[in-house]
Amino acid sequence: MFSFMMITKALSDENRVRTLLALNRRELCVCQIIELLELAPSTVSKHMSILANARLVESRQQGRWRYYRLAGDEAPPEVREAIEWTIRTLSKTSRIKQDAERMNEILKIDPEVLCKVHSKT
Amino acid sequence: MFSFMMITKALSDENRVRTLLALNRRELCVCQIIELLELAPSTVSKHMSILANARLVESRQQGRWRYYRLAGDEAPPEVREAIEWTIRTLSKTSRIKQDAERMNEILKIDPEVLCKVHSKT
DNA sequence: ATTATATTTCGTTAAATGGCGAAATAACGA
DNA sequence: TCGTTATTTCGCCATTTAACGAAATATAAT
Repeated sequence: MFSFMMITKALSDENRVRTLLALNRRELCVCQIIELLELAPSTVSKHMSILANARLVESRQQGRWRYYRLAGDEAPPEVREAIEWTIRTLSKTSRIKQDAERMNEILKIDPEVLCKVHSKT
Repeated sequence: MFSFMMITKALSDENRVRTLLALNRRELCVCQIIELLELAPSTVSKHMSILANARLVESRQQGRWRYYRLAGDEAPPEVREAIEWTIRTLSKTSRIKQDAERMNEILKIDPEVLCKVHSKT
């Protein structure tokens, strides 16, 4: 029950759900997620830790960057099922398609450049 | 996206999730749900309207009583999938089994009696 | 070593949420 | 009709949550 509630609470925020969809089929570094959501780095970091505590995402650190990805097949079934339900339900919606287009633009930018922008403002 | 968020917000409260599980395979009248959750009638009513707005439950009025049930097959697929995921994930958990036992006792009580208890206290 | 950079942690604030009781509403029974 | 009863609506309070900026931490580059 506890872990189920962690999942539903994690999914009850729109920005976190958008992030999950953005992670569909690819890893993203935190600064790319910041750019997508247009939120403060500290806010995005909090969101990512909520998703990670629910086990919906995993991460790896590479140098100064941390990359997040969706939980893999080794995750508990309720987690996998939640991810699949979320993607199945939302991937065709206009909001998520918009995000996907914007993410295509973001992916063209060198992450190095992207990060610097955030620290300046 | 909006209706998806309605569902995840509805599922992000433990009392609402317990209610969904209690509704598995049977209708319940509001006073029976009040008895299960041990919350004020007004609180339970609010919870039920959140579940109903998310389309996770439907209701019918019979005399002074309102009966709630899980959404049927005519509900949108994301709703059915959410319900199935929830039941599949939680029906074996100790909390929900406890609730099921308690519900067996509650079902033995005449709803007439049950309701009066709530108005008195 | 020192500086720059990426992310997280902490403290604060505003808004949302869950709880209650009182009052309103709706339906039954005398 | 009038009172009783089941549920909902409303207003209030306490708690939680999402947001931010500042400070802390960790890593890379000079």
